[in-house]
Amino acid sequence: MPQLVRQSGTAVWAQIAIALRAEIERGLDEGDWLPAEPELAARFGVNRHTLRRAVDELIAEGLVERVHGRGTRVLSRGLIYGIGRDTKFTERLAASGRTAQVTLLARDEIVAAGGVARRLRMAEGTPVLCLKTLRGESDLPYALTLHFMTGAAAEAARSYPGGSLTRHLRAVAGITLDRVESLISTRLPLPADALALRMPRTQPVLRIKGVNACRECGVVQEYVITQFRGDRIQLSVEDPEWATEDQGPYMEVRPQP
Amino acid sequence: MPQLVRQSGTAVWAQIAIALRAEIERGLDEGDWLPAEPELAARFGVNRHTLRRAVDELIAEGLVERVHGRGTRVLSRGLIYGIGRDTKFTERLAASGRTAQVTLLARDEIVAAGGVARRLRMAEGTPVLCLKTLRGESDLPYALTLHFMTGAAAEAARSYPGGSLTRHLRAVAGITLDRVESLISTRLPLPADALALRMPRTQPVLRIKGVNACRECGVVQEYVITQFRGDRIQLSVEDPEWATEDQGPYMEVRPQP
DNA sequence: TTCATACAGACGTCTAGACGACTTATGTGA
DNA sequence: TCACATAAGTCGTCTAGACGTCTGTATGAA
Repeated sequence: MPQLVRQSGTAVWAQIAIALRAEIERGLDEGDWLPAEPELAARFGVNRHTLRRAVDELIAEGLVERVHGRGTRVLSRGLIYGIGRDTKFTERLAASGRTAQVTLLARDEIVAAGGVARRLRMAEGTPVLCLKTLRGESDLPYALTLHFMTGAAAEAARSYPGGSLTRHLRAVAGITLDRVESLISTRLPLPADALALRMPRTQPVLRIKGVNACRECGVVQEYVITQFRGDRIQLSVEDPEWATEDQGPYMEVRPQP
Repeated sequence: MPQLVRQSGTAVWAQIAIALRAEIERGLDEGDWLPAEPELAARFGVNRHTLRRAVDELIAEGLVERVHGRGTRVLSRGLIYGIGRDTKFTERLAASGRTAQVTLLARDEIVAAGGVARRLRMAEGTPVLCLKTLRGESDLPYALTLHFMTGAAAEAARSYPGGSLTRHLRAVAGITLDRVESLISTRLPLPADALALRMPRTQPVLRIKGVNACRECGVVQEYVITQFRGDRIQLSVEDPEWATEDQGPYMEVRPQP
């Protein structure tokens, strides 16, 4: 691998970032480790600090992540998540040959207020069950979800031990939830959420607020707020099939003179 | 201002970031300049590099921004934590009594490749028209869009001068485009895009890739990549009506013991 | 075999100094 | 008065070195 030919006008770290990005996209797979910082610094003929500045950039793009004491690892290119009627996260992933884990982080009884009450079509002060779950695959968290549940769904969720929530609700109460409405926004995560998702605080999350109704009785029984890691998830509306790989800085257009 | 009392277990830069954040929130207004880096470094009794690392953190939070040659400035709070307006796409603005401006930034002929060719259902190498537009309201940009067009839409867009693209296409070619598919993701903006949107690089954008087909003939004629300022926009799927104000750190749940 | 320890290697942080690039204010000359 | 050159101040980048913290592995003792 040749040394970098420095161009004036562009910071060295920026040139190294470009070189590294190309190298990663060409030759490295998800999960691969980059060479160690001292080695890369030597290869590019720069100080380790300068190299770190370049890697900082790739981290900011969500391309790689640093793991203290181990190294720098190439991240997954991401997952396409379709927004539609169907709310089955685990089964959807399984269908695409991936194994999803759902971990129950917290279960709590609260009273509905503001947005929660409105979305669940109930009076403020009504008690609702609140679950907090973490979804991911093979130890890589994708999403952090807050579930506000009422009615039969809440009853059934009181015994939910983790794993597929869809399956549990079906098994225990014989109900299925369908997505009625979704609202999508983005933001930087709260520190605690970034920690749970094991992502840098500087990477945005996609936040989907969804209202789910019971298919059998038609009553709204769940309001979910899901935060997806922005660097691992894309949301597809309508037709998930066509969603493909393309990522990275999108095509640039030269302005007309 | 007292020197920092260093606590072991927390990086010095993190402690300085906390101190600075408190100081800014207590005593500084939007637009105020922070003391210069050497001065702050001296005040906290650390090297300038360490101080910069702390300021990097505040920048990542969107609290301040650095201006080369001038200093570090406190950003507008409203801009960062401002309430996103529910707006599906631009035309909805007019419906709600607001005036949206569309500025044509660039027009270019390119050849379709990769994702563009696939979304437009055409062979790679086929020429397409590419427009870059900036949408906003009264000088506040909120979306940057790249349009890849073909067929009659492209023909009509060659004379597009800015303003409502929908109206232009209808007037010139008598066609209307309908959204067929959407793919939503989030990311931090490219520097150039952040500049165009006049937002900090550290605030995420919502990126929507959309495929539009001609209503009259049913043929896909446009592929758009729109980047919305994440702090000004929420996307609604299905039922926009229920989208409301609630924002801010979403409800926190205390973990069960 | 099992467990605890030591060690090497990786990233994390901090310091120190130098110089470049950009902005603004100042002062000088026409 | 105006235009321009200059200087000072600010952030931006790069180098160099040191040491801390964390992880995985190898080693040795029980």
